[in-house]
Amino acid sequence: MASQSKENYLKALFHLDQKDKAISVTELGKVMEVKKSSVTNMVKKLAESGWLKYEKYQPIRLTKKGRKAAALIIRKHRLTEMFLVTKMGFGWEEVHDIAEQMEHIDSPILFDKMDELMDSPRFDPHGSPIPSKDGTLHATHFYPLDSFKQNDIVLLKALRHSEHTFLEYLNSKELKLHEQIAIHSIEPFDKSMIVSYGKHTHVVLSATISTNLMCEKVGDI
Amino acid sequence: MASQSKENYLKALFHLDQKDKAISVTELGKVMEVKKSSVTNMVKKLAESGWLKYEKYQPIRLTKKGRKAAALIIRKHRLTEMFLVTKMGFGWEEVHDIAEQMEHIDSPILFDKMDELMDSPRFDPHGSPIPSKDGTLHATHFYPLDSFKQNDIVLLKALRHSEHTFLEYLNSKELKLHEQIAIHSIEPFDKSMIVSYGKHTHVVLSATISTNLMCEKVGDI
DNA sequence: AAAATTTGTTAGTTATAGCTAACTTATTAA
DNA sequence: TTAATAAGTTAGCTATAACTAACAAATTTT
Ligand SMILES: [Mn+2]
Ligand SMILES: [Mn+2]
Ligand SMILES: [Mn+2]
Ligand SMILES: [Mn+2]
Repeated sequence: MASQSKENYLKALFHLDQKDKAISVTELGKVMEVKKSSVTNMVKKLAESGWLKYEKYQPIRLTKKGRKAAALIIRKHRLTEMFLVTKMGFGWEEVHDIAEQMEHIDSPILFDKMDELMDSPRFDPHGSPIPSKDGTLHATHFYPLDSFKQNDIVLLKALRHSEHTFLEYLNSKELKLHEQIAIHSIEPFDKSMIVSYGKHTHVVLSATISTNLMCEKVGDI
Repeated sequence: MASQSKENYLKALFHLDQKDKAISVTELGKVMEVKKSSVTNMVKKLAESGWLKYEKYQPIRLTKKGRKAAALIIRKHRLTEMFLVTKMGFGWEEVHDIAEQMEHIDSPILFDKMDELMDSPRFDPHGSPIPSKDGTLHATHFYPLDSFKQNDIVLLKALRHSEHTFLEYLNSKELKLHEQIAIHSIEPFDKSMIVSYGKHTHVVLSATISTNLMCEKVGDI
């Protein structure tokens, strides 16, 4: 495959691509934390190798080949995260930084073995879907908690992002994936919610939190 | 730590250092599979960072700091190999190439966790000692099978090298680590041996093989 | 429509890590 | 002890991947 840096660009491009709006040099530069000139340079090289299409001043478009390559890197990342949590006993807040490095390891047998030992998991520890071996990423249909109504009962299925501090916060609240959450009320002023889940009753969740909790409705109170 | 390339140089230097003769630019170049000029260049940089001492035309000498850093990389390599074999079900012939990449992963918690899950193993799957967390490498006292005599009974404790083809050969002979080997006779002409071990009786081992099987005497026939 | 701002490109620089070719120093053989 | 060979260094080149500074194109505001 490509270099570590190119692989990280492909991954970033894949994520921007999912947001189905045109991918700009500026945006890619922000995600990659490099200057725009560096992006222009790299994008030219990636285009030469057929990972994407690029014309001066035009949006960047991933090719089929580029999308598949990116999905397979993300597969390695997410399989690793799941392996670290389910087979090695790491917390979900510890695994991203390790996976960020492991995703560049070139060893089909390593990731095939992880997949086998876990019986082909479909989601990573943060609820993100794991692309299949052919590079297909199944779409999920989860919605942010703040899009549901009073008296809805939902399951927490995924997190919109998985920053360390956010995961630590959820740990402190003992809020885990697949937990059932009942929405008692929504404060109209600041959109904060009063919810119950597990052993916790009538907990307040700010809108900042609830907007990052991706859920699925399963019933009413 | 240093770059991946620098880490590989340190590892190579550590191995050459074990052979307690002066380390030359030429030799290091051979091990690293780079030209001598590339070595001179890199050695200058490593010296600047204090990993080794270097003066023009003089042998290269690792510093204490360099030796410790190298040992800790080797620790990561060998812990990984052992983890892959004992916890993931890989064969001892499959793990070196993966460990060669994993040894560069910067994550103390990952390797601490492996260590913990395996109860601090002292040897890797090929019988090489695993340096301790403080960078100490315990010396082993194993000798090649061809240095023992007729009627000696020995244990196979380590391999001198672990090339894929050699390991496959041992697999085909069902010869495993910690196996008890009885030496029935030694052919004076080519130093080949007739030995028994496990379910196998009176197997012929060429000198090429026996010189790479590191053993420890445990008795007589 | 002109001005201001944002977006994107180009040119030139740096660091890393390799290479070849030419040269120098050290060692070994004649 | 000279000549040949081996070992090691230097200078200059390449590729990757970042950077800054200057500029050009596109878009937005006035
Ligand atoms: Mn992650
Ligand atoms: Mn990465
Ligand atoms: Mn190894
Ligand atoms: Mn390595």
